[in-house]
Amino acid sequence: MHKFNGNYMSLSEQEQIRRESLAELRKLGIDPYPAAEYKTNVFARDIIDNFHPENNKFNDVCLAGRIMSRRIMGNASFAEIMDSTGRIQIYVKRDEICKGQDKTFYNNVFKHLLDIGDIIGVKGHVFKTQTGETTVHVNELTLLSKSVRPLPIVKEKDGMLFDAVTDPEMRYRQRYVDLIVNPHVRDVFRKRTQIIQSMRELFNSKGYLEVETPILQPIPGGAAARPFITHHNTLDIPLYLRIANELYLKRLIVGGYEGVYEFSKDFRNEGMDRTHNPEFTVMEIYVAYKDYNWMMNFTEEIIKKAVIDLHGRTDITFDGKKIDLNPPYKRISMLDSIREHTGIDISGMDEDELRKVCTSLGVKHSPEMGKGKLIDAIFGEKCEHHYIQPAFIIDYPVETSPLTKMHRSKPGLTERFELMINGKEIANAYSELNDPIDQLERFQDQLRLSEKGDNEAMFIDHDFVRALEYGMPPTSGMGIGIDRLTMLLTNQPSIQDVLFFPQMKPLSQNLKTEDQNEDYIELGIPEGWIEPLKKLGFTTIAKLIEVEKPAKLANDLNVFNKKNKLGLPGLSPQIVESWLKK
RNA sequence: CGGUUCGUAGCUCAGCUGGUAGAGCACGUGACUCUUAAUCAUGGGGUCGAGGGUUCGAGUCCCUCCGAGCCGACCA
Repeated sequence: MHKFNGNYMSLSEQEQIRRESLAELRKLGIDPYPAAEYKTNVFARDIIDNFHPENNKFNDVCLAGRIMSRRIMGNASFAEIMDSTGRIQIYVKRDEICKGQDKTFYNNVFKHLLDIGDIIGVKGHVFKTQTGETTVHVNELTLLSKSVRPLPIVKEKDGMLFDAVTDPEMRYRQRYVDLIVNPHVRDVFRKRTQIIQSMRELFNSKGYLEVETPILQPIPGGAAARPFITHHNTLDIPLYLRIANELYLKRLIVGGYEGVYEFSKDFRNEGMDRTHNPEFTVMEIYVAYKDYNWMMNFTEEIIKKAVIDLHGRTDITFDGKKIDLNPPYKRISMLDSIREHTGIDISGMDEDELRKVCTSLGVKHSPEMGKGKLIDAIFGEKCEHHYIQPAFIIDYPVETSPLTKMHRSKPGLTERFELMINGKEIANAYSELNDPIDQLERFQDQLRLSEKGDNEAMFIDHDFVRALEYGMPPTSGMGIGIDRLTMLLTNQPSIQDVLFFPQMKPLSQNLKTEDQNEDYIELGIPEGWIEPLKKLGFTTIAKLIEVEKPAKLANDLNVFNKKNKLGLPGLSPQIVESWLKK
């Protein structure tokens, strides 16, 4: 009955059994992968939430989902199926799904040929069991998709998980498995989408326009970062994957829109850790006739709406820390912040003086760092991590803010803020620089930084300057890191937990040294014996020809043949010896 | 890129100072008509991440490589 062929050899026992079940089902005239639509009329969640035995509204339900557990007891069984909304128990009784004399469908199909992981549809009525569990009493069961690979088994009792899949390798590389067996993971991603929807709703209610701008850019602008580079064949030019969409969105403000926004994937060619992925999502929004003070209020509104839409409240817990996102948020200038946390007033200092401050504070610095980067380093090292509760850090040095309008009253500073929550930057915004002459000079300053060795300095975008020359209204723009906001609002410590498919190093294929089947055939070895040989450890010809006792090998192979019911003709020691001699 | 811990059955994990690999769940077979981490009986399943070295003998010790986590460096 057990049939094995070459392809089966590399499969585990359980996979082989499932493939046999698949064939058996077909033999019984059951299509394991039917094409027809399966019309359901309810979800598991609806039933669980709304079933009351006294007024049963669920006398004729039809739902579909994946079998997650089974408890078979003779002629009746319980199982759990899981649909997109959750799990529900089903009760399958032999004489209920096999109305006539033929009990094959229960005794063979349900009990033996179906497995955990299979996707089925059931029809029936809902009742409560003696132990009080809401259950679907099944009178018709349809196989919708056969699973031939065993799922990790996660059991649960009183909210405690047993054998939960926590291995990051499995969870991130095979996210589909993670989503099946870890329902809270599915929930995190649902929340991620809710956050985006919440923001989109707010922007649309204000009449702002959702737009799309190029991902492939000839000049990667709008941020200080190292880009990915690619090549366009027909144009024969390099193109960069965008590091930001800022300059394109501002062109659209020049073009006359009142407000534009985009949820955009950006790409930065940098390292990866628990808060960085090479591709990530940023929401950027630009609104005409506003300044950064207005944008601070608007940012508070965005965050507040998002957290209330998600949790119904503004206080959250992240990594064990209580954070309250109810506005207004603290506002403090960068220089005041540095004074507060270091006791040093750096206002008006030149590059040399700043360098000395860095040294005295133990903040690392290097010669190519300009004034702005030095101040940034002090803030990053000494201040940033203190802002657990939301706080706007405002008025950044001009050197690190080449796209930002000069401060209306504070010389050397710009009208820029970053929103810090849990010691991390969540949002970044400016009163946008709209003076084309100033903008060109700032770009040229960046070029000088670049020549000094700063490989993150911005490129000059002459077309963007030209756009500003036509005139851009006073505008405020803001960007929010969607991944980090999602981490914060869903209490996930790693960016990998809020990205469906975080970047992972590819696994190198075929690290195992294994010779080709043709090499074995050349030695006169029949094809059927190749897999058995490899299974026994002779994965290369070199290993094979070292064998000193051909008789023992012949015996081992014959035992393997019998054990696995391969049905190959027996081998004599002489035949095996003849392979080794070639 | 540096430090550190880890990689054993489909899954979760044991495996002490080197001596032919174990458990639970899952899987196979049998029993059982309201179970729920179902239960009872019984059986199968592993080139111990890959390659090399030391040894009579390596899952275990040493080296190299491949992946992953954490901590640092760089960055949003």
